[in-house]
Amino acid sequence: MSPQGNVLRWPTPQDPGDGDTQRFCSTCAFGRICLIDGYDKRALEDLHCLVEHTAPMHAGEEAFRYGEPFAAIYAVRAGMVKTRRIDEQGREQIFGFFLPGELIGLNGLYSARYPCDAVALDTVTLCRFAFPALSVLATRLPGIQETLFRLMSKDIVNAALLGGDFSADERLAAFVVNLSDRFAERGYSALRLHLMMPRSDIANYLRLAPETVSRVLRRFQDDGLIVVDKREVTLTDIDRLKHLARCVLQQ
Amino acid sequence: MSPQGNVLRWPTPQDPGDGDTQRFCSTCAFGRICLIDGYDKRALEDLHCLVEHTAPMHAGEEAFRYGEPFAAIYAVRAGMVKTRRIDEQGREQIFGFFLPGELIGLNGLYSARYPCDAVALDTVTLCRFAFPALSVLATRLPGIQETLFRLMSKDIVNAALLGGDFSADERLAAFVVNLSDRFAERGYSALRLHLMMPRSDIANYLRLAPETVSRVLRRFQDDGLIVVDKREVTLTDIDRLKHLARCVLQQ
DNA sequence: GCCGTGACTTGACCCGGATCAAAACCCTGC
DNA sequence: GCAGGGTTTTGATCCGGGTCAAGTCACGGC
Repeated sequence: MSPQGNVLRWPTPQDPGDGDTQRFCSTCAFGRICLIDGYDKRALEDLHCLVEHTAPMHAGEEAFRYGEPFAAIYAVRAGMVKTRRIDEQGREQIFGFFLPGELIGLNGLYSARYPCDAVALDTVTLCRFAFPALSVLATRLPGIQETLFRLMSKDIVNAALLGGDFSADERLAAFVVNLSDRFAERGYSALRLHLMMPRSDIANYLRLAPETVSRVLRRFQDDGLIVVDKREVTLTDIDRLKHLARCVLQQ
Repeated sequence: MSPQGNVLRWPTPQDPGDGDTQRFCSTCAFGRICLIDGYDKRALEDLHCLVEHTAPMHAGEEAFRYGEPFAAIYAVRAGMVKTRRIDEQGREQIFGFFLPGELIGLNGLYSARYPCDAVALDTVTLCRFAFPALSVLATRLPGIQETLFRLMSKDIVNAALLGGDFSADERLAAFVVNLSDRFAERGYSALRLHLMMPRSDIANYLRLAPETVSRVLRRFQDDGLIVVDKREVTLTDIDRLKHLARCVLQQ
């Protein structure tokens, strides 16, 4: 929503301020919660006790797997994560890519099992929130409950968006614009994106063939919308891109 | 999940029992909540005060509209409701169809505005749960909180399903099987479905052309999977249908 | 340097489902 | 009954994007 990041330069460690935690948490989906003050001190302590920083995971490692009992939700702390499901025929279906500060695992609540794998795309660290405990806490801190409600609601809306029948151009434009917005919110450049994932993952996520992604990116470049260099994408005409994406992002 | 309805014959008013409300609520997504006993009496009363039965709506009328401030969620009490969004180019996009006992409006939480219209497909009555009040109550009754969490989580998973790239056959089989299951859970026949909505709505929901829906239904009939009579569909080979739908429903 | 491997691109061709057009059907009102 | 509107079906044609196959490129190992 807010295009230009208000908290710049994270995660580059400069601007010492209140220390790393403080700076990270202010860009996290849960930030409002973890940093909140003016609340019941006791409950707040409980929340900070409840958060567990996981050891770094390497590319390809999984935070949780399809079918595992749902026990916690995670906030990405560093790196990028994809969620996916591999059906019994071995076909992969990618549900989403997650940047630092975004939450994964909420969809496991329903069936009490994770309905997807969460796979690190590079070196990733996570914050783990054990769930029964978090939900108990949510009854004491209405702010947590509301945050959880809002985040889940957001996921419903987002999931519905990719379901629409859009052209390859619209999908790819929306993908790029959406990533740009999310990078910007986190203080990265809104115009130079580094795509951590292979083309095949982008294609799978957008329900296209990898060849189509390749071709559309090339055409976008020929039309002056972007410049592609390997996995580095520079947006050179973000207005036209947004116009292309408007149906998908419907905002 | 439970295929054969345990609470049969509703909404046909027979089997007097504890009265209409009791019988309806036992099939509602919120039923566990509204009927729960052994809980804090005071809070339970609050919930029942909070529920408001709306006047019947006729086909085409809207419970809420895109962009309206989010104020309540609704459980369908009778009839069928569709949710949809009409984009600025006037194209309709249908998000879902909702049977008695199912909840609509949860996706409005995120942006504090409804992101879709909720339209009655026939004569519809609803239970209205004012939201700020419900959320306050959820902090007092953990069961309500959990129910809300689970329902939202379910919506996330469901929304993701239709996003996959499936063939027209898979989509339609999944649509029919899913409807059959949901009808059965509510005590209707699992094998004779009445489709309340026009073909064009089914097509739109499944991201197909109406002509394709028509053709696939006809082919299903020729193959002995179903018998179609106007909007009445009889499933004659539910096993084969479920096999066709297995990728989409992934269960 | 050279090879091997995997990611990406490019071209040729094909197919599922969209689109267009027309007919059949089915209500509802008169 | 008939006329007129909407819904559904059916057929003919078209096209976006998938599939197949062959390159090209980048990078790591030796």
